[in-house]
Order: sequence, then structure tokens, then C-alpha cells
Amino acid sequence: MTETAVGSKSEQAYAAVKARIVEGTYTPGYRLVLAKIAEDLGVSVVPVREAIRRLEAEGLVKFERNVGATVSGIDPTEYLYTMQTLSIIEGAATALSAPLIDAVAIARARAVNSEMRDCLEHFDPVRFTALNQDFHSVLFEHCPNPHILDLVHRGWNRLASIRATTFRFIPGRAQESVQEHEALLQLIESGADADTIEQAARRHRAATLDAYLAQSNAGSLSAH
Amino acid sequence: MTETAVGSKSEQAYAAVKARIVEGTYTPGYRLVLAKIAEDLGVSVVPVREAIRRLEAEGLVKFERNVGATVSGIDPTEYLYTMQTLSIIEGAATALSAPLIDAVAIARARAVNSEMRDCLEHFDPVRFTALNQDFHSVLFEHCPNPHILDLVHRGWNRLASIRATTFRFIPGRAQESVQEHEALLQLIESGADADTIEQAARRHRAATLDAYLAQSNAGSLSAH
DNA sequence: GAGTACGAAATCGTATACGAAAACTATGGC
DNA sequence: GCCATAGTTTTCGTATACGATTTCGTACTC
Repeated sequence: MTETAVGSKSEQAYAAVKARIVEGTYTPGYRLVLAKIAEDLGVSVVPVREAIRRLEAEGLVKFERNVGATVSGIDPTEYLYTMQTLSIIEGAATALSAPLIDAVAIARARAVNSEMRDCLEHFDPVRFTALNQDFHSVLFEHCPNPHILDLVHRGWNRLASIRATTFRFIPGRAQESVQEHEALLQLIESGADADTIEQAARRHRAATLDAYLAQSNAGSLSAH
Repeated sequence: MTETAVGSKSEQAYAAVKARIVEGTYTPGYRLVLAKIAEDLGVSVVPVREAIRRLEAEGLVKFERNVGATVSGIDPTEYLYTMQTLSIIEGAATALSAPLIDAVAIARARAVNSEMRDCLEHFDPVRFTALNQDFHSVLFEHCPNPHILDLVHRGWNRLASIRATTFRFIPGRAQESVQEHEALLQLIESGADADTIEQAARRHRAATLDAYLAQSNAGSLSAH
């Protein structure tokens, strides 16, 4: 996950602002004033503007004509859209990657999942989330379709900006998640067919969404 | 399909360049010189640059540092990635939309499909392609997840830049496509479950990809 | 004759500057 | 006391300008 070193200043601005959003320095609703960011980073407004537009394309920022940019909010509807889309994309990514995952990768994924179990006991939701991404990254690292992988990462980034301010364990869900990871690994090991793996992976994400919806007692809206 | 009237100049530049790419005025590989485009459009380079970066984010343009922008090429690998991704996204979009499609929309879709049949007889691949998008647009117009819809449109745009220079009927495939449309409508009418509809819609796109691959005798790589 | 090195032209990347639109504030009327 | 309105301030949108980098052409050497 090493970020490529700074190339252009717009790249630099992009990375800097994105990092601040993902880590929660800029919280949702935060007003991104171009001139102010430019000064902070020691560059002019032009590269900053370019960076902001790029973040807008990724959904991390909302840009309004002649008004300015704000960090995209935590709107539950947006969360639902993002999770539902991720459910579909991750399902496909897992199914496409499964045949290419070797025993070594499986072992690594298990190790990560084991660490996640530890996080449950020590109650460390932040690390849990990071490891969760690592787990799926291991599965996806040989994904044969880079477009799909890109969509996965976009979804993750979007969620990250939300999590930075609101993440907490949904009671019981995290435990389930760890169990589902193990089940998924066994499916992959056993050489299950693509459809089965896809459905399991999709359901894995959708279940988190359902748990969230149940908690905020809105209507259920799972992917299937 | 009316384009929203010009807002900012960067919006204007975006729409103009995108149109030229989609309609084939700028063919793949075409070098997009910022200053030249700026002059053509009567604006300065800054909005043009912004427009180009936006098109880059959508995959229509390739931008290389200190070198410049070119219209994204027709690389068969990219085509495969795009079609495979579209297969997944359209499948999901169709399944999600299906419960919300009423009899009126079905009738409209049938009318479009009928026109497509005519295009086959009159051998009009360009109009056939446009109608094909119309057909699916009717199905998707009430898609409950705008993110998914957005991904569909991005995929279509990418294909458009390719089609403008290379589109032709793949023997037999267009006829099949029309038949599959009708089968899809009947599935939706009959209230088939989401999984069935999703698989059918996904297969519909994947089959076109397979036909393409068969023609260019590469290995088969359907989504399933 | 082919390959390399140097220089000129083209093009990009970013800074600065200024006009335009929106947001904010204060003042006056009801 | 509250709302409408005018003026001020902030911030955006775009033009212009210039330094940096790449590319292309030419001359020179082996």
C-alpha cells in the first residue's frame, strides 16, 4: 500500500487532501477552501483545484459551482448505495480472483483473519477495519480485471471518509464477519464454482449493510 | 439525451471534447493538445485541462505527465475488461430495476427492440447501437441505486469511443441480442426472481464479449 | 551510412492576477 | 422584534505568463 512518491504538485495535493479525509482530519461537511489548502501545502490554487476535482470524481468530495467543495457527508442513503455497489463489485472480484489464489495467499489471509479475531477481544475497531481491508486485498491481489479492482478501491475510499468519524462495532456483526471470512477461504480452497463464491462474497458485504440498517431501524434492503 | 446547457467553461470543454471522442472526430490515439483545443473552443487552457483530467478519470483519455493527453485506444484487453465489468454492473442494474419496471416501460422497451430488428434488415449498425442503449436505458430509468447507474454510463462511454472507429455487426450476434432482449422482457414481466434476471442480463453482455473474442480467436473469457 | 549529441521548438505544469458570483453582515423599514 | 435589502467580503472561475520538461530536427563523429 505504499503511496507513489510525489510527482506533480497536483498529485501531491491530491494525496495530501485524500489522506486528511480518509484519516478524519477533514470530517464530512468540512469546507475545503482552495486558497487555504494551497497555502497549507505551499502550492498555488491550480493544482489544488485539480486535486479536488479528482476527489470529487471519486465521490470523496462534493463540489458546487461558485460555492466550493466540502467533504462528502455521511448520508445514510449514500452509505447504502456504496455498500450495495461494493457488495456486487466485491462479489465479482472475489469470484474472478478465486481460481488464482494459491495456498500461500490463503495462509496469509488466515493469518490476517486471526489478527482480526484478536482485535475483537481487545476491542480495536480501527485496526479491525484496516485488517479487514488487508484480508480482502490478499484475495484480490491477482484479480484479472483491473477495472473491477479499481472500483473496489473507490468504494473503500468512500467508506473510509465515513468511518473516520463514525466507525464502531455493530454488536455481533464483527464476529460474524470473521466467521464468514473463514467460510469464504474454505470455499476457495475447495475449488467451489464461481457462482457459489460470488454469492458468498456478496452476501458477506450485504450482511454488514443489513446489520447497519437493522440498527438504524430503516427498512431492509439487502442486495438480493 | 439532451445535454445540459453550458454552465462553466470547463463543463463546456468537457462536453465538447467528450462529444468529439464519442462521435469519432477524435479517434483513439489522437493527440489532445491543450492549447489547440483551448483555441478551438475559444477558452483558455485551464478549463480545458480540467476537462481532460475529468475525461481521464472516466477512462476516455490517457494522460501522461509532461507528455500530453491522447484518446484512449482500442486495446482488446481494455475492451475485455470493460465488457466484463459492464456485464456485472448491467446484470445488477437490471435485477435491481426489474421490480420497478411497469407495463408501460415494458411496452416502450419492446418498441425499441422492434426498431432494432428493423435495423438488422436495413443493415444500420450505428442506429442499432444507439437503440441498444435506449433499450437498456428504459430498463434502468428507475434503477434505485444511482452509483450503479453511473457505472453503467461510464462503461457505455468507454465503449462509444471504441465503437466510433470499429463498430460492425458480429455475424449472428446482433440477431441473438434482439432475441435475448425479448427473453429478458418476458422474465421481467413474469416476475422472475432477482437472481434469474441478473444472470440473464449478465449473460447478455457476456455473450457479446464472447462473440468478439471468438471472432478475434483469442481464448474464451466469459464472466462465468 | 548509422548512431550520438546538441540545440530549438513545442508542450506541459504551475504561479499570479483579476473579474464574477455567492455568502455574509449590517442597516433600515414594517 | 423580524424581515427585506444593500453593501462588503469571501471565494470561486478563468485568463495570462513563465519556467520546466520533453520531443524533434540537425549536425557531427565514428
